[in-house]
Amino acid sequence: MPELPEVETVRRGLGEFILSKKIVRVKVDCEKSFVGGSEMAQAVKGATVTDLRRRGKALLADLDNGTTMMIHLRMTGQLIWRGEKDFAAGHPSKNFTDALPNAQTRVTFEFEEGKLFFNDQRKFGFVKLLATDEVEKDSFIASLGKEPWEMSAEELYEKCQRHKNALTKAVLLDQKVIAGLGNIYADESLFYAGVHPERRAGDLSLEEAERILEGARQTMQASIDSGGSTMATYIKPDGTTGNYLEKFAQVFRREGQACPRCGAEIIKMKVAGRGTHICPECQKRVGDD
DNA sequence: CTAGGATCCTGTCAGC
DNA sequence: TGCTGACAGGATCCTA
Repeated sequence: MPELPEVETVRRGLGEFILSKKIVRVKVDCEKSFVGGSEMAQAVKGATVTDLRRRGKALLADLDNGTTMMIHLRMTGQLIWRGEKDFAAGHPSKNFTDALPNAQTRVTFEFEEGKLFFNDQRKFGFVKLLATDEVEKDSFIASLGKEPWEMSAEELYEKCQRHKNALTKAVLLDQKVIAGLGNIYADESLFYAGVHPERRAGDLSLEEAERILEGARQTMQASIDSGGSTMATYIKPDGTTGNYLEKFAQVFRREGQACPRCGAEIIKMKVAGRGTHICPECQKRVGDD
């Protein structure tokens, strides 16, 4: 679920609540959700959060004891703050407004000012404690490609050439190629660029790679920019949660609706094992058509 | 090395 | 209503 913009929104939103704040207690309800289990988790007790960083879809919480918690939300992870003010971000679900902890709470970080709940329906997400000076050596972090804003079109083009027989969508989802894209932004980037997800990556032109990269930057930046206010209004008095996909998604989960560019009907298909949304008119398999 | 499929886990929804 | 299979905003592991 949470892709780069959502994790960035978590990073920005959580700061005001936990930066410079001390973790007074940790409770692990699901052993596999904290690498090393409950025993390992006790190492963060008494530590203060000094910084919140992000690499790709990984959130990094630096502590003043020389360690860093890497938090990966994977498909269904959420970080929910409950204190004087509330904050929730990650996979949208009713957990945002439920009483916590609940059956999907995997780890609870207790601060004097409130509680931070790591909820995760499918248990794919995790918290991993690393030495701060060895974060870059972590296998996941070390293998990550560049952030979209730091990558050049030439670099993306070269990576596509290296994976010349792979489907373009699969290449965009590969975190080693480019960091942060997931199923939503891969679809949105391809729509922006007018590229069919099943094109072989090696067949893309440099200009197409450039448009895809531009699409990734544009759609993600728009999401980050709207994320703050969206998140703040997520928990409404009436208990409803806003669907922030509606705000900016052009094709994702819009099958059956009209393409905002040409009016053709958006369709859903399966590519690289993932649900994929395209405009069949704007995104042709063959370059010229 | 690459490419593609299975797999981890829980919950929801469409279709009998 | 109850069952069944498909599927889900991710990444890794296994196989060819």
